[in-house]
Amino acid sequence: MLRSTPSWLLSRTAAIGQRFVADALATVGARRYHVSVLATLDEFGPLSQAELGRRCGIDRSDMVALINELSDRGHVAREPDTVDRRRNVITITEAGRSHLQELRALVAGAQDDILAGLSTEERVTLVGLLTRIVESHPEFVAGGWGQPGSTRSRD
Amino acid sequence: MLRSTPSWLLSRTAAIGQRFVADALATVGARRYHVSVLATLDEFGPLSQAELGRRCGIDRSDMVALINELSDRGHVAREPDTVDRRRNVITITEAGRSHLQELRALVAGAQDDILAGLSTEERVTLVGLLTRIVESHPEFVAGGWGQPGSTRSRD
DNA sequence: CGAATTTCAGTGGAACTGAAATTT
DNA sequence: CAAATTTCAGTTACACTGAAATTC
Repeated sequence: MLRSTPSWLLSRTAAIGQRFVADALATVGARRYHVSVLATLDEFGPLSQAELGRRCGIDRSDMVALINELSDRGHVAREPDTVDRRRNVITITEAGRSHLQELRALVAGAQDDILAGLSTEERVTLVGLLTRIVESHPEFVAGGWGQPGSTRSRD
Repeated sequence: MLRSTPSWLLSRTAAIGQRFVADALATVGARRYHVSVLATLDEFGPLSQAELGRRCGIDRSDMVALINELSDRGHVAREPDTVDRRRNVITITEAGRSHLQELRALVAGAQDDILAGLSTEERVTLVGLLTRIVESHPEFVAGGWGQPGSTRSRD
């Protein structure tokens, strides 16, 4: 049966996962890209928009709108780079950092809902197997966390 | 790390899976919906477009275009239902049936590529765990095989 | 009448492309 | 000059909506 193929199961479970995560984040008006960008800034420090886009797998164009949102909310600061004046330097603010903590908790809670049917041991096994699949296909490892699936064909 | 969350891993592996399947099907000019529709007709016999849509999780509108394609290629026949003249009866043709065999083989081959890094035993374990996740969230079980993820929010 | 089916035209969100303006 | 960055306007693929025409 086609419905028991790994690819179908992965699509279904991924959809379930995205729904739980998106719903959890929506309770505070956030989306996955917000987590992606804030977590990357938190981990690597201030970055240009282009570099942020590369690390998160977010298009340069979409990054403009995303940083608009995040800076309107005071979660990041956008300032011209004094060294290379083509660039903006994006920095996470203190408010952004504490918001990120909240988002991380929401994401973690969603993981628990997704895997509600599995034991702790089984969850570890699952994560291990999925990690191996991802690692066995390095050609698909493009970007960061938000990584929307990049369904589009590469010509 | 966010990149090791189950939801992220599921998204990545699902994207990998969809890419392999889509690429394999593309070699013969087919898409996942084609497999879905042909397999459903093969399994359940002739159906109306609306019923096909329900079973495959494909929108009534998209089904029109899809049946146009499949009947242009001679893989299905679209005939008015003599009993209920609102309906079309969609029937898989002999050419459609043999085409479906080819598509099934392509899909199966793609599964093998996706799981290349796992042993036979591990593949069984993975399918079992994913199945349990899907079954533990019956609220997400909407449709058939092509099931594009239904990412849209339900209002 | 209401409800179901097929069909088409159009909407909406999201990823992506092209190009202009600026700077290196 | 070529190349990189930011920005905006527009495109594309795709799921979905609305409504008309027909039939039950």
